[in-house]
Amino acid sequence: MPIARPEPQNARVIAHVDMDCFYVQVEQRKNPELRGLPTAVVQYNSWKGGGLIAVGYEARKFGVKRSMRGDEAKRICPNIQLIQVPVARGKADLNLYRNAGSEVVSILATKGRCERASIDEVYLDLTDAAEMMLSETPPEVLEEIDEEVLKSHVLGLHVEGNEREENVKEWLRQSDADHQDKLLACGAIIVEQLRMKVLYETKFTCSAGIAHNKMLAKLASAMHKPAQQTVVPSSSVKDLLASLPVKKMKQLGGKLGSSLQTDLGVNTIGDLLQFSQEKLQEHYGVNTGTWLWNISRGISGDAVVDRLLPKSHGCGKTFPGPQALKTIASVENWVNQLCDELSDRIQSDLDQNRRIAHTLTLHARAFKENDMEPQRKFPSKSCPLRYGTAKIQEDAVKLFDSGLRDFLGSQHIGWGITSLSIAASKISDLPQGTCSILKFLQGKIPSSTSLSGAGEFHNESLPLSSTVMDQEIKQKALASEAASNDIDIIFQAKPLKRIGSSVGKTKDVRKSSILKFFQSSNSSFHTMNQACERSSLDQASSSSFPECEEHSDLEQIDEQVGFSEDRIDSDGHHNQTRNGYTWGINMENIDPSVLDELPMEIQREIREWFHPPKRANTSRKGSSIVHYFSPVKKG
DNA sequence: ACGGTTAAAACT
DNA sequence: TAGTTTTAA
Repeated sequence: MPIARPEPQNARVIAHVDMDCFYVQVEQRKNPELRGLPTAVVQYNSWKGGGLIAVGYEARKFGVKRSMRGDEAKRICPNIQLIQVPVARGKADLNLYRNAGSEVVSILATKGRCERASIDEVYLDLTDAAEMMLSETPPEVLEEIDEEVLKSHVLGLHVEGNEREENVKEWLRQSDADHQDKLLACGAIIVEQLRMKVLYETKFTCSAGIAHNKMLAKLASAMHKPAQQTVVPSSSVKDLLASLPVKKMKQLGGKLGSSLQTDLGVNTIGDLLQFSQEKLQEHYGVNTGTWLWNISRGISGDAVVDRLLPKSHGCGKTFPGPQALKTIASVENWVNQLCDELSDRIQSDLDQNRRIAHTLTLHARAFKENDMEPQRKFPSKSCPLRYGTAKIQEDAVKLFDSGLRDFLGSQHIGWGITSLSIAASKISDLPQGTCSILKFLQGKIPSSTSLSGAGEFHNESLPLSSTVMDQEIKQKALASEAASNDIDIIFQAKPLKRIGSSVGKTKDVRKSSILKFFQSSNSSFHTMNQACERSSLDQASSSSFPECEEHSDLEQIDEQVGFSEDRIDSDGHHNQTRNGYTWGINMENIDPSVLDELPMEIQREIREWFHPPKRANTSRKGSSIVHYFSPVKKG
């Protein structure tokens, strides 16, 4: 449900940029002969001509709609060019469009805070850029305003024909306007420049809305398409919302919107104005009620979040009707295909963006034969994500098996799978100074200037030879790297917060893991510019890990890693920090198979420290050998 | 048999 | 909280 956020005091300039029939444009750029022709992008051509997922504007004139079948579109518009989505691994492959979306984002992100809202939409916070323009070269002093900007639509400025552009020009340049409108005028100029830049550099057109918040900007971007932009001055908001059907508002397209109509008799957003905040809260709870009250007044304080990349990666496929999968072997086959794609995508994300995913989730839809009971849903299952295609496949298959057992219970009857999907989520940035253990052993340690400043922590100051890490491990690891690219133990950072609140047996495992790890790897800490997060250990020793108190090692560790400055953070926790950073190590996502690469006796020793994690098919998840570790900056 | 994704809130 | 379900676009 929507959450209400108060509008920030000062007027913001927010833009929503939406690519016009994006997939079609991508295909038309790839094959320019399609330009100007009625075109649609379709997937799975075999059944009734496939399903349309994007329709060009020429084809829309014929009444062709998204979600029509290819055959149907052909009937309405015989000349339509149906372009198939690329297929890889037996399924639709959207990478072409994802990459095209990234091209656009990288251009749009240059003028202010940018939030990638979907593959073809972004929000921009242009407040600073607009304020800057207003103070340096406000529209009113400009000799000429770009002709393209004059094509903007300004809500509430109702003059058509020849005079339209003159009026827009006048509106943009009006010197008697209030500060808010002037800012929007600057925003319109900036957005037009950005859209031109997108067009020149990518050949894609887009539409945009410019307003004081995300909600209004989003509404506006859809009002004049394609390749146009719409400005929403504050003075136009009331009229705009008064006649806006509730379903047009983001978040009200589904059940909540229906309920508004049937339960409250509200047909337009403006109709909401007659209800008190309390009344709306009675019906829909505090959050949603307040949110409704706010949006009916054009208030929406959501910030534009600075995020250019997606928060998860997923892929899936449906197996409708007769295609349903009925054997374990066929399911495994498809799970493997999906994992193959997912593995590629998270690997690129790691290589290109230095981001790492922590959770693997599998979803499926299933039916039982001769089962009249309310169709119980196939449960989604997740487990820690291990990198490497084979490992992902292994884990995903286990997740499926576990899900299937839950789904079937004790019944021994026929089943079928009608959809499968997997996702990699909980993605975090790999901090500066992080590197794979192989690179570490090879001496290819990433420079960590942003984290250094503490002389004794400099990589250069401790030559690799000074590490006490067993020479044999080093040799073997280097040798195994020649044989396999698959072992890539990445040291990763994560604050240890959760350890203190873990329940059950795992905490003992983790505690000993921490201590043993420190005892055995102190020197690599120094070399790798890493240390432990003291606050977590404090927490651990004081509450959840009483056993820790018996270990005097902690102080020794502190000395070795060089903790010095004390700090009380906002939660009142006592942290030890260094150069403004709090250091942490991650105890999650342990991959037992990394041990296989090490000499036997080392393996044995390590196995004593850690219980091998059971994954995917048990209720115990996410334990317990150190897979990743590195420093992390704490907010 | 409105598909393939992505995101985020609610629920537990 | 972590994991799962639901809702929406």
